Amino acid sequence: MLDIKLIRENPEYVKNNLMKRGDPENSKMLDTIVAVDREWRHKLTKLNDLRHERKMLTAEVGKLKKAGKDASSKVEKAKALDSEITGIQAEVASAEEKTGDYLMRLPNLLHDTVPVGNDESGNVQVRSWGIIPKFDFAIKNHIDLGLNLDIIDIERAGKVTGSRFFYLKRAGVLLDMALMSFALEEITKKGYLPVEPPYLMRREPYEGVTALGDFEEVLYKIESEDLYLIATSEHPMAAMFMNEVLKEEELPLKLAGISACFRKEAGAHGKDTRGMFRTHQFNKIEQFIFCKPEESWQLHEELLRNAEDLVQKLGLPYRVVNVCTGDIGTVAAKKYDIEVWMPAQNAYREVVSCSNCTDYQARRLGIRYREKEGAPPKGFLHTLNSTAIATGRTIVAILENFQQEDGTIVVPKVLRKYMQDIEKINLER
RNA sequence: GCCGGGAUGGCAGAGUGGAUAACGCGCGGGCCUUGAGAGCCCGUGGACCUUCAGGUCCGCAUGGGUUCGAAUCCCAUUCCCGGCGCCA
Repeated sequence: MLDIKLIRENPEYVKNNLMKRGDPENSKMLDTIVAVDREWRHKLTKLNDLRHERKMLTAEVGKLKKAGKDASSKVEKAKALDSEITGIQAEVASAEEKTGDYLMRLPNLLHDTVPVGNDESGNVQVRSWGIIPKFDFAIKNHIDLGLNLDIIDIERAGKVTGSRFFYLKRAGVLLDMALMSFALEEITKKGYLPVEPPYLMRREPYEGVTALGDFEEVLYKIESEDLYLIATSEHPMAAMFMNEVLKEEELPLKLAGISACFRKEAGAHGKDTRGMFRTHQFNKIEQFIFCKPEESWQLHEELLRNAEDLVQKLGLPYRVVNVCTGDIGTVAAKKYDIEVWMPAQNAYREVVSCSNCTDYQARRLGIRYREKEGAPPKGFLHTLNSTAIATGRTIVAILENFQQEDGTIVVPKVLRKYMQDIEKINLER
């Protein structure tokens, strides 16, 4: 959510920034907000005047009654004033609701370094790492590899849950858990606090962390309960401190979330329909930071470096892209993606997403900070999040990049200690 | 799930229908001091109008209701504590 005061004082600045996202709706909403806000302030002043009048009247009634005198004419006046107040109060409330509603729909302001572009093709490569593997045999995709090794069962998942789910088996399970353990250990070594959050959230906190469109597009709703399955542990971690004031000395607060993630992916029909690349459920270790505004851009780079470090240790070739204005999410001010080379697709594909959400989530959630105990709140925090490792896509990358001619998979050295020292995944293991 | 008790500012905690939410701690500023502390004084939730001073409203878990007037009375909801029940 943007600061209404900023919009009031500098609407052109806000508008120019929003225009970079390429959606004309934003500009229309902004105009509406400015107009309704002006009306709201006008009516609020009127309302306050009327309330003041009633207050005076009420005080007189009190005095008269105490003195045992007749107050009926004043009481009548107060009653009449009351109905006038009720009327204007409703107008104020509806104006308030309208601005609040539009304010919740406006996306975050973009950082100056975000490249302008319409879609994915406008993303700008920042750097690349590793060597794209050359195979002197006919390579298989992760689905064939996984089926042949009996570590993935997609067909039976289809029977039980429908498309875009999978059963992991045998070494597939070990690999999944090894990735989680590896990422958690590496990230906690860097001072991130492990957190296992609830997998369900109520709507109100959920509205604080995500775009409203996500409720229809990506979130699974529990029937007849005010609960949604989390799409990432970012969400319950961000909402954890809703309506709280953190102390400056505990910042930056760095968390490592561990959870399964659930996504409907409505609107993704036809994209990556087979296999484990785009699924309704996967496991993820997520980095999350609450910090002071002045340190968030530096920490954004730290999150990216942490994520790159993990991918490098796994030995997967990748590139980093600066996601452009047309492709960046609603809540992010700037976002890097790490895209790992997927041999069977002959393309780099996203496995990590690293965002600085500035004060956008914190303002929606009411998360502020104070300099010390007893001091008044200083302002809203900044929040940042980044994948450490999402197992589904990383498993795809490992299977395809480290496949051998005989269909076996060489396990990355750093994972072996977490999976019974298996060096190679074959039909025996 | 049932019965009972509770929710007030950063914290502790009064107020049980009639203007300003008491006192304290903490925090900020000032006086004093070589400096710090102590002591003393002022301030310390949010919004709006005006901006020089200032003015007004809202705020006692959340949402309704009763009343000329609600932190205070009534109803619903949420969460916390205790007891009972159920249970991986």
